[in-house]
Amino acid sequence: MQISSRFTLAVHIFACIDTFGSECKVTSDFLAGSTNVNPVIIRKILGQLKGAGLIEVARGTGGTTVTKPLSEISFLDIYNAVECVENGELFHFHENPSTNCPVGRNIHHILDDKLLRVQSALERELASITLADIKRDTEKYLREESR
Amino acid sequence: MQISSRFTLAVHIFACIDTFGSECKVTSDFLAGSTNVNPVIIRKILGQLKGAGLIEVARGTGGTTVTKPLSEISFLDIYNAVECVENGELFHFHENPSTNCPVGRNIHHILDDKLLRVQSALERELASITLADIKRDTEKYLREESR
DNA sequence: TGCATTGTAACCATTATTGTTACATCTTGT
DNA sequence: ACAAGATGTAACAATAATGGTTACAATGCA
Repeated sequence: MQISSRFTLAVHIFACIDTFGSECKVTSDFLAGSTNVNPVIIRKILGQLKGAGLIEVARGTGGTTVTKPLSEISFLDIYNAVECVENGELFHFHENPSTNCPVGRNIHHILDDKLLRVQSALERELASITLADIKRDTEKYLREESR
Repeated sequence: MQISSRFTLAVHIFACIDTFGSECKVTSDFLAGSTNVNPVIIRKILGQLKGAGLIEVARGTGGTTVTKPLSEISFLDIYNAVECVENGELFHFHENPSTNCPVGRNIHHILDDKLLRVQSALERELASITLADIKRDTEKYLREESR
């Protein structure tokens, strides 16, 4: 199954904070307008990003700020913040392979290291992309637009 | 969200066919016993693997056989056969980013190449593992067991 | 013809996602 | 003090995917 749109939403949110944060207050309503997603969904994601220490959200007054240099926030940080994959395991293993069958009682030994290799490849690539890349490309496309 | 257990089930199925196929007929009931999963679920997966040309299933008489050398069936082949990720896209993008917002109307340009990089990393690693690896390790663990 | 098996349809329960309304709580400005 | 604008969160609903189950027609062999 697909990775939740919470991930692309979170990156979109960071792009907005970086692009508009200096001009205006980036509230959940503002972000709901840009993403076309319900403000409560946005606030839940903001809560998860805040929980991971990536942003700060101003109660009462409103508005969102990033807590670290953009080059220090990777896609993996965001993925981990919003994804909630159970136990951090990408693959869902069938629960109770038979212990009476030689294959059934060894299938975890056989498979686990290979599943981990795949998951690590995914995470390694996620870790190699940062919000600095997003900032650079966002500015590039906005410049192209205004020509 | 996690990748469906159809994937680990499919690998388990191949391990059974390879291990027991020469001794006995590998039916959906047999596989249901080894995996501890309902035979109808097994038959659905067998249907997907058959549709991908990876196995043949004997109607009426029963039993399953692999159609290619194990080294020519990769995890990616199996993943593609059973996964049914919509449009083959790993990431679910939020559907209607606002075209009124500069970020909203460019977010796809900004993100799509990076999401593709991540998806490709996953698929590359899946492609690097084949059923020959599974056969080798299955035999290894069964040998260790019988000592 | 009888039997074991596959292929499939038709349900159901459970879970995750996304959307929505509602409201308590917080902060600042007046 | 209080009104206004935000956030945080609970509660509920709609939709979709997963995995399970029963049932049964169709198949191929003994």
